[in-house]
Amino acid sequence: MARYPRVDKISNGKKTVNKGAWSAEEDRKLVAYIMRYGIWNGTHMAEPAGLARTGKSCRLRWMNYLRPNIKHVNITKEEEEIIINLHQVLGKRWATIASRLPGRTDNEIKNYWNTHLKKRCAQEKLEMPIACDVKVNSNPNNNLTHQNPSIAILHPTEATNLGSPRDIPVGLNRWHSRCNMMGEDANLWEQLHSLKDFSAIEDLESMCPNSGSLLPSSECMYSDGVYFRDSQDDFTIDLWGNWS
DNA sequence: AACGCAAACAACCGCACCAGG
DNA sequence: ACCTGGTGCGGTTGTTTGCGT
Repeated sequence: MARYPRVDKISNGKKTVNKGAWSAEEDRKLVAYIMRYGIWNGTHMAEPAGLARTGKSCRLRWMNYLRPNIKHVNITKEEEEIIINLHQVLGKRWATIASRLPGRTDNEIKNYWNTHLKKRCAQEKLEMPIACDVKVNSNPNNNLTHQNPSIAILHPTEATNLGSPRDIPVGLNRWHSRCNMMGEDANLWEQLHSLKDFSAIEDLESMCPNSGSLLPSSECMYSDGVYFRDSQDDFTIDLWGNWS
């Protein structure tokens, strides 16, 4: 969507920088410069490229629009599904989501989410019953497994319920210590990533296109502990990793 | 035809992180 | 250990377009 360029004076009055929409001429200059010299220094590329822009603006324009392999076509249904599924698992980590969609940028996905998908998903979520997000794959007869349970995400569309560290039924002793170390607001996904026995990461690729439930029979409740049920047994663990 | 409003989206802004000095 | 500059990321803004009245 076109925007008219505008020119802002920098505070000392000596230099002016263009803001707003990029003209075709500016695009041409930027592309020509990058093709010739590469992006060796994003901050200082504007001046040698002959552009009255900030380096940051140049970088953004390049990354979001001019870069080769950027798709300038509408997001497909398949891509939309992937975005929805990944958003439910990753949250607003647009750059990570974009990395799984070749030719799409974080900015594009963010905009698409905010304008097309946010309302729709909010509505669908209201209609969806609260269900279990994670499953402890443990054998109650195996003490080692008890101490170090591994987890698998059941269904991507439900993973957003993993809102707080209190919701995580995994290796709770370790979890507890990690929370102390990283702070309560530490990002869930990074923490899950950091758990060596978190087994769901590798499944992400396969489960995103077809968000099927892996283990539909299990359940859990969140309070000061977590209750699990699988095909073989019921058990609970509290926030300090005590099993019963 | 004119107006108002919402949607769409490019671009900007501020903050956090990281690497090098 | 601290400082500084560069980069990346997510949130927000500003402008155009499209549609309904």
